[in-house]
Amino acid sequence: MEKIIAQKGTKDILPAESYRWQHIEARLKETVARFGYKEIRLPTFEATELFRRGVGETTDVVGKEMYTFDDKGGRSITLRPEGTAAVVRAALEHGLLAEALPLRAYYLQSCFRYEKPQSGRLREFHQLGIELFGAAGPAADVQVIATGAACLESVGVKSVRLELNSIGCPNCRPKYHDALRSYFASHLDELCDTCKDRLQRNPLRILDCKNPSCAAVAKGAPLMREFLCDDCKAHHTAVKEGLDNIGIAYVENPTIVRGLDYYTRTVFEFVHTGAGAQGTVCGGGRYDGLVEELGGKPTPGIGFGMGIERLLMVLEAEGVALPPDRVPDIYLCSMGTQAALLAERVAAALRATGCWAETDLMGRGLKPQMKYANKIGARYTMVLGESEVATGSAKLKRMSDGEECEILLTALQRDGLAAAEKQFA
RNA sequence: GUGGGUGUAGUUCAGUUGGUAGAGCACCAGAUUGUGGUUCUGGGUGUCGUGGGUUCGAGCCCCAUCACCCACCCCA
Repeated sequence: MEKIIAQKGTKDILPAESYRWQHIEARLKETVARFGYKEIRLPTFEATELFRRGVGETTDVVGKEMYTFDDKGGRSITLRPEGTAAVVRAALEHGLLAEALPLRAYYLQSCFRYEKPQSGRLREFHQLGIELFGAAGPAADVQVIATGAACLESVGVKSVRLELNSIGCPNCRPKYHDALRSYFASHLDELCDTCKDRLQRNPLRILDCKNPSCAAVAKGAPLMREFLCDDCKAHHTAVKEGLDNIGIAYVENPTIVRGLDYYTRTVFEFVHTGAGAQGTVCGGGRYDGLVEELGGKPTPGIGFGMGIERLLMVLEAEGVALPPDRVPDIYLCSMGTQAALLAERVAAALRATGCWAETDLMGRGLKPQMKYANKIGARYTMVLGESEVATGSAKLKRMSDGEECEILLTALQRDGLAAAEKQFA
């Protein structure tokens, strides 16, 4: 029979490595909780229309990267390519924006994009996202960015740089885009082919093209900050002052462009400064027009998405030590049928006290059982045979140093390992 | 969608000018049948990605195809 393998761009998280995920997920959850975020759990698929309207028809994500299909009822369904649009949908559907604001919600979920996989880019990837609704002022931007920084710090990430930009609002951005287009149009023959395409679709992207010729042209290009309206300018300044106020370092990067249409004003990325081409571990920004676009009353919003796979890559690259995986508390070796039954009774009692207790299920001899116990890292072992069945007492062995002590099985079953551990002190 | 790279054991890899395949690690069994780590002995667990072609003979040469990796685009 031919083997079936995992689908392109998907990844198995195996038993030996899942604790790494559990660890960083736990840290991220407790961090966002300190900022007031509660978890929101939403469906994996939504009406395609939600993303067309929310994310934007012209974006790459909607244009060519969505997992879209018709279900048996003829509905157009899409696996979520990002988290924000669905949070807005749910908030409107359940009237959450009519409650006391701000509303804060976080999610930890997989998203799906039909892309060609490479390092740090999968078709199914996992992200932590937070969304804050109702606060229009710069303090909200600062706090959301601070939440991202705290998340990264909580898992031990060091070498990331916060990059900040303002892409303006519907009042001032079009003027800038026009200025940019006309500038680059006047240098058309100096641009690479990719940038000639970008000129219409996304002229901002030309600003950080790696092609030397494009880069030279880009140096003389107008910058967004010269075109920001007074309100956007004041907002941007206040965000920077707010970051200074709480000691969060940033660099301004006028080339940051978020690929989703809903962003306004503040956009930011936490970029890893080490290996790997996909350096953005966290990206987000303000989206003041999104709620209205999805049928709600005008409500400001801001949030970010943090890629868990990329976070793990960064931790790997930095050599951050994660706490070790759990090991069994005790392995009960047994010899013979009666002893095996006794081992199961003892193990059951120990588990009831909270221990991780293991017994032999492979029918191994004593020595292989000991080897196995050692291999899985059991802290204690105990050998049960005919004499232990007869006496009701056995030797408990501490694997780290081989020390042994005699213990009554009834006491062990009643008090668990805690009682036995005292005898080693 | 564009470009580059790689496919041999569970895994990391070696394999000469073409002669039906090897090592380390891992795994299993054992070293006088009641005690792990170290050591020793034994065990290959394989459709050489797949399908064709050339050849007396292909892991190796040719063609096709698939998969994976990496980069661009874009994004988390």
